[in-house]
Amino acid sequence: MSTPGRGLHGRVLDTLGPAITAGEYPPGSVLRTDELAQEFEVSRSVMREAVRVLESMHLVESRRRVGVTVRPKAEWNVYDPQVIRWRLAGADRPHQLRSLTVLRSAVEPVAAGLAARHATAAQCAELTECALGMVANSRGHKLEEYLVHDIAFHRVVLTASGNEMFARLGDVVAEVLAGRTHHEVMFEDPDPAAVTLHVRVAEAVREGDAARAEELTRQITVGALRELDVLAP
Amino acid sequence: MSTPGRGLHGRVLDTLGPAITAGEYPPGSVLRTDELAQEFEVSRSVMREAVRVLESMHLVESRRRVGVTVRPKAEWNVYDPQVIRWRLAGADRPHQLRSLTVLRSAVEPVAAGLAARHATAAQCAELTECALGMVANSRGHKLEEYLVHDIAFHRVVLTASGNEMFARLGDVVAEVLAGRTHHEVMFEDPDPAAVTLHVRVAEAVREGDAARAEELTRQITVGALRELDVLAP
DNA sequence: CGGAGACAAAAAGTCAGACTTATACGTCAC
DNA sequence: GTGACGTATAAGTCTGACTTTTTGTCTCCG
Repeated sequence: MSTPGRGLHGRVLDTLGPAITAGEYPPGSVLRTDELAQEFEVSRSVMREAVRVLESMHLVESRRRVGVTVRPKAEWNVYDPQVIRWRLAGADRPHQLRSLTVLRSAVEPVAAGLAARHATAAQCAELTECALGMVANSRGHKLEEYLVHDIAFHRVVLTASGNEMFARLGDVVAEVLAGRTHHEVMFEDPDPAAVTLHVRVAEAVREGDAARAEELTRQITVGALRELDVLAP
Repeated sequence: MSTPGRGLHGRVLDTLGPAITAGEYPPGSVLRTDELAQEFEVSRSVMREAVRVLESMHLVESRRRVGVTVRPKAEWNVYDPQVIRWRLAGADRPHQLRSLTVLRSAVEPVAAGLAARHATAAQCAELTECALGMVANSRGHKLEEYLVHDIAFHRVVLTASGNEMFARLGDVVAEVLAGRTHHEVMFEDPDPAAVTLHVRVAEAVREGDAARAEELTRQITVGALRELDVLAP
């Protein structure tokens, strides 16, 4: 997924980013560019570029005569897909997963309601196709195939909402869904009720019934939250 | 607000960022690092750092033998506060303002519901204080004072929700509210009904009534959306 | 003893130039 | 037309020297 290691500075970020978000360097701790450059065996130019990127994510702050200080967690750009990926790969993965699921529960119902109003014919067709794909793979341990359609479904809903802010959450939702299937052990087939809900959302959107699309999607997200409560109490 | 021009590369970004987000360089257009460096009269090192930051925002993509190409709008990290600020300062400000308000309408009610469950005593007190401040400045063209309390109110709600993703939207909401007061000409005093709603939200949160807090906040955001429809049909 | 001002060190910031590497594109043979 | 090959191009990397800002400290005077 994404673009791992596009250049030397990217390689550095792939190590330094996760280390910071994992709390390996606690907030307030100070790094020196030169030392880091030596440590990673890259030139200062490369390390400076890496630091600039971390700075743009508000993970660190670079000040003269002081060094590169790690900012408190509350200031991080937690919507940056890269940051999200780093944190999901780290120790506070469960906490992060919960935060994102709550965000989903707020956004997706509204997005579905908007999708019911704004979706094009092509998007409606795609949505139906995704739902059918979910049904087709809902039994017999075909979790991977199911996941692909599940992700596609939610991505289409978010895109069809016509709101760019919602649309850009597609990657986040994909990450959450993938995480649920892969990390939290999910041996069993998906909940049949959830599958049915997806089919009905596709129907509601196709029929332009915003209120129903919203309510049904709310039920989906409520289910996701409940599932989280069961797994991580 | 924030940190304008923290270093030379920051100065470059303050010009280049708005230019790109404003569509001055249409998606697909190619920039050359060396030319830009000359144009801005900075060294290549500085320009490279600026490009790295733009790249981390997914505004551009840097490829060998090609140059720095502007990515399509749909791929931008639209949640990056810097990007939001740039876009709000540009031509598609109305469109951006609408997107953000819709996002608010999805997030804030849920956040208020959570706040009713999780808010500390101190946060409840702060919330009440903000609401009172809004009431006190709701008449007599004291728009600036009103705005300060309005922003603080919504920020406290988002923070008190206990969800870090919601909390980080405080800046966005602040930007939207400030924009409404400053840009969209707002000569008149705020809608008394809206003021009352804020007071009642504070009450509901204090009493731990999640459903009421959510519903009341929904009314606030619906009002914001309606207001937007009136101003920009 | 305490505060104001001067000094020095430290770390980031900036620049210039040389070199390396990947790759798009044109050319030529088949 | 298609394939292999060579070349020009622009980004990527490294190095070393220099500048600038900031902070801690030291001194000196009240």
